[in-house]
Amino acid sequence: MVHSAVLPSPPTDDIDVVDVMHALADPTRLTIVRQLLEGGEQACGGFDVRVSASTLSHHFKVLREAGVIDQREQGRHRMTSLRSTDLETRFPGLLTSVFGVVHA
Amino acid sequence: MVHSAVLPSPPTDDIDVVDVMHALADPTRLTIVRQLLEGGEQACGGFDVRVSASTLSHHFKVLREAGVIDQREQGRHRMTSLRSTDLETRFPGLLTSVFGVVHA
DNA sequence: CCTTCAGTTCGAAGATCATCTAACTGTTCG
DNA sequence: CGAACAGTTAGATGATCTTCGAACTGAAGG
Repeated sequence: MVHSAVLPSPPTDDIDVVDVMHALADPTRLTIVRQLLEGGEQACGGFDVRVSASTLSHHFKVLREAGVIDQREQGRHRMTSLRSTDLETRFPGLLTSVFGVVHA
Repeated sequence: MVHSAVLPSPPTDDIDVVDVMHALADPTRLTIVRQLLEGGEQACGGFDVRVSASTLSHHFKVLREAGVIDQREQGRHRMTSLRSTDLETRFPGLLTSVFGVVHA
């Protein structure tokens, strides 16, 4: 059975501004998002952050439940990507203003 | 003595993204900023929020120290204003994307 | 099959946070 | 002066957050 189970993340219209602000109010999570902006989809191990695996997993959950990232299973890896388009729809220009880069 | 003591708030270039995100990651503070965007400078008592005066004071401190608002003493009142221009300089488009309004 | 690997879940510890009441400071006005 | 007013500060409380190590799950590979 090929299950491409998408982990729970809110639909675009339900992305809440408080949740997004909270998700971005942490240096580690900000680093994660910045690396996703620069490098695109990555596996958990591909991030250059100095926290334990369990802490990193916690941060992914916060970002995912806020609607900032998406995660999909792929074999032994869990691929993480930024919901750039959805964020651009819900809060146009947010990524650009916060990270100083143009949304890809 | 006419003291127009400006309460401590960081210079524009030192406004930190984590502090700003954290400042905006609270419903009450978000309401405060929204009301400042709509109504301009206001005294503390002019805000329509359902928290005690001391809690409101706490939220102003968080917003001020993050660089989101400015406060100046005027007689018996403390006037609060949004640092729209500084925020626009530091994070262009942020207010617009978060609040869905054009920066005045 | 059994080991390794990628990542999560489960407590737990310590820090930070939002909120309140009570007491305080400083200003205005009668 | 003395009372009323605007807002802050202090201290406490309960909730939430970040972090970790240890144990777990599920997939890949020898």
